[in-house]
Amino acid sequence: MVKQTQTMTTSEWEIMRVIWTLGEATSRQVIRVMAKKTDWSPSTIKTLITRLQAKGYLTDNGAIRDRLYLPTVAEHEAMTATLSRTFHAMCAMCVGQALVDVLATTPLSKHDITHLQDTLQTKYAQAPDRIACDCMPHQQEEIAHHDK
Amino acid sequence: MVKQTQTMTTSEWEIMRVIWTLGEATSRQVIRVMAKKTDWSPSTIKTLITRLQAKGYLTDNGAIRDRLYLPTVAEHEAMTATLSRTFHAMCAMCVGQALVDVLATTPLSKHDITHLQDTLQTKYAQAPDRIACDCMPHQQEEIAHHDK
DNA sequence: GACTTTAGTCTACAACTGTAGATTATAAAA
DNA sequence: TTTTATAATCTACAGTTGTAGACTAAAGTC
Repeated sequence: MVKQTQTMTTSEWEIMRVIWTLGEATSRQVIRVMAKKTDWSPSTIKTLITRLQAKGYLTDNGAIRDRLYLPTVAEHEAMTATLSRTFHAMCAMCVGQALVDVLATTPLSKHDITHLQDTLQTKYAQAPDRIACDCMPHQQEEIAHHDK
Repeated sequence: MVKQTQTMTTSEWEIMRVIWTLGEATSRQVIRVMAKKTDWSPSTIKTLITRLQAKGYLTDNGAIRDRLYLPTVAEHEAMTATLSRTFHAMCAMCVGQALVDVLATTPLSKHDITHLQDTLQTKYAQAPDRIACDCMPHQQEEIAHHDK
């Protein structure tokens, strides 16, 4: 089983969120924080930290004990990477509509909304009238999809 | 290892895209289509179909042979469900900015953009000035995140 | 009816994930 | 210095996923 690009699992992602927020953290700190949200054992958290290091998402300050773990990727980078992958895996033709639905229930600040509006407005001029379905190799099959 | 909600894996998702597009399909059809995009063996595709059935994402018309497989969930439902899960796993405070970045490179039609704009405009009135970071249990920790 | 094709089912297996106990080593306390 | 607490490492194990060969059973062909 040849695994392509390493990705963070959902559990690993939760650990990263804590470390991203703190900037750097010891395993003890992560364990302390996670204890409030989950019932994971300290061992589980240490395992996840080790795996995150193996995957290259964390480094450490080299201390033998009370070691500090640091992210090698910014949270923001990781988020856009994940979202891009997610969108790319989906039917290009349907992404827009799905986004409409999801945005409706996603909490966004006025600031976020303004930025999104700016982005959309900028895109509008160059935007095509329709995006082709890319679910199947052939172009004409996209029509079938459309007719669904 | 107690698995929560069943989810589609990326490989399974690719199979579903074909079947969603065709509306219903025999394994042979799926194999034929996938042969153009991947080098998966017919066996692999049959395994994936079986797993999708086990997970409840596909049913079939009961035929002994040349059986037709049908989605039990609309593509659109599956997409919004996946996107919701993805967003919920991420820092609520950062989602807006990440979306700005990703939308910039996501192909959208004029129609999509208009709809998104409508949605955003509707949200604006009730939108808060800021979304709190939900990476850690305590409220004050969100400040640390903000200061990053 | 024997033969060929191929759809569907079974079995397989390694890597990845979720989850965590056992062991080792280091620093702090007594 | 012996003891104690606990980081860090090792080992473990079942369920999931990627990937596919082997086997069984229909359906069509000669």
